[in-house]
Amino acid sequence: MTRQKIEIKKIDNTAARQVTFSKRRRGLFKKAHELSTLCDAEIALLVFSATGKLFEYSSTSTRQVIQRRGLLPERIDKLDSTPSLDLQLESATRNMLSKEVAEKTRELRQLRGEELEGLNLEELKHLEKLLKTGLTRVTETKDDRFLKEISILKRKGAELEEENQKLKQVENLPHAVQEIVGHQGQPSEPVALVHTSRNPRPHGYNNSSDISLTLGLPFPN
Amino acid sequence: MTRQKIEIKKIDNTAARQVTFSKRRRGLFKKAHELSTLCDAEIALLVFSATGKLFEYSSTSTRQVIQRRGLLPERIDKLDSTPSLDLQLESATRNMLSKEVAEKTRELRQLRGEELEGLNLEELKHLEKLLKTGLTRVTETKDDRFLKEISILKRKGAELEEENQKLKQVENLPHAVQEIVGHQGQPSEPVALVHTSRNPRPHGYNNSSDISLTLGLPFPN
DNA sequence: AAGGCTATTATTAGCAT
DNA sequence: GATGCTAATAATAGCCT
Repeated sequence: MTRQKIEIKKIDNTAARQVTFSKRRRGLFKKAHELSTLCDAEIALLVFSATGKLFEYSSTSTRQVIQRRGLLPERIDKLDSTPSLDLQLESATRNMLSKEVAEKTRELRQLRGEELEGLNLEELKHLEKLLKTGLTRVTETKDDRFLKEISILKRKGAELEEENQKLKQVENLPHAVQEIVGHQGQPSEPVALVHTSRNPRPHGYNNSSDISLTLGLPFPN
Repeated sequence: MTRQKIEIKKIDNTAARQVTFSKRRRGLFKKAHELSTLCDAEIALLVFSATGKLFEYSSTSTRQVIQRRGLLPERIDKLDSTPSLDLQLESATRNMLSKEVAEKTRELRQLRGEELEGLNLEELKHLEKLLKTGLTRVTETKDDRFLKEISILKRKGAELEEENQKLKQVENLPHAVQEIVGHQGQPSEPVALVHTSRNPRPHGYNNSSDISLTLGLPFPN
């Protein structure tokens, strides 16, 4: 990466390796932080040095505070029986993830209006605002869906209306109608089946309200 | 880092954010891998996208094998190199926790009115109801706090009023007052400083509105 | 070990595809 | 959504303090 390009393999010189570890670790943490901030991602990053020392970064705001204070969880003590770096790493990872889950669970509960005791007035106001924004968006999305359903139904209604009109025209050719009906319908009162003049309806009548009545729950389940 | 320097804060444009996430994530993983190789460190890196999807890197040999195979939790087959039961357990645990974080992240986003595309109408209605309930509760809690603040201030106001009354009585002992003021205030017009009779206010006047004016933000910061 | 200084290499933002 | 390009910024190897 600079003065000279280096090969990516274990650095032999111990001192140089230590320096590189320190420098690159900082770079890595910085990059992690930038990604987290820029893209709203959550990041947990655990680094064990070759000597077994743990450095960790986590994007979660509350955890960052904890980290800054230097109070990491229960320090994974390497004193006893060094349970293999793999296990330590896993353990630390699990620790972070557990915290993450706990925190998100609390957030979810608070958004549901539970567990509000710990919040101060400012935080309550913020929460309220979040909820209002969310509610507005959800309601809008929901209403959009409804409108979409309605317009689909209206279109279908219009098509049916059109078809109806055509059928009415056929009505003006009694012979043809009789022929068709005679072939498939009940033989008696053949014309009445198609004859709609007993329920006269003005042409161009707005059919939307009739069709909207069928809205209710457009989904099978 | 290029064409133009950018500020490290959440990228507004969704598409641009997605592209940056993809690119920088790769960069971050590469850096993690390099650090791990160069300095013989063990690294676990978990990245949750804003939508809750998990990307992970781990320098650990056993996990790398698992990752490469794409078979994370169950069926870490013991045919080859059995990575110890402990590790298997940890790996499975972590996998569960990751899923949990991902899911909760999605829930949180939906409560904020984002990522609603995948929901059907029923689910949207449910979400809306949840939000309404939560909002009601939060607003009530918040208002309770306000009322509590107000009553505290009213009480304090009443106490002050009472004290004021006592001071007015002292006013009737001009000698005493002159002594006090003469010691610490401006020597001229000594009595006027305490004398409130120019602004006569009926006793028992409801003082709540005056005091409420001081409400605003009851907190120092 | 920790930090500063460059010359150099690596990464990447903004576009285009 | 991913990939390729390129100008421009960021990271850092090697050296010094």
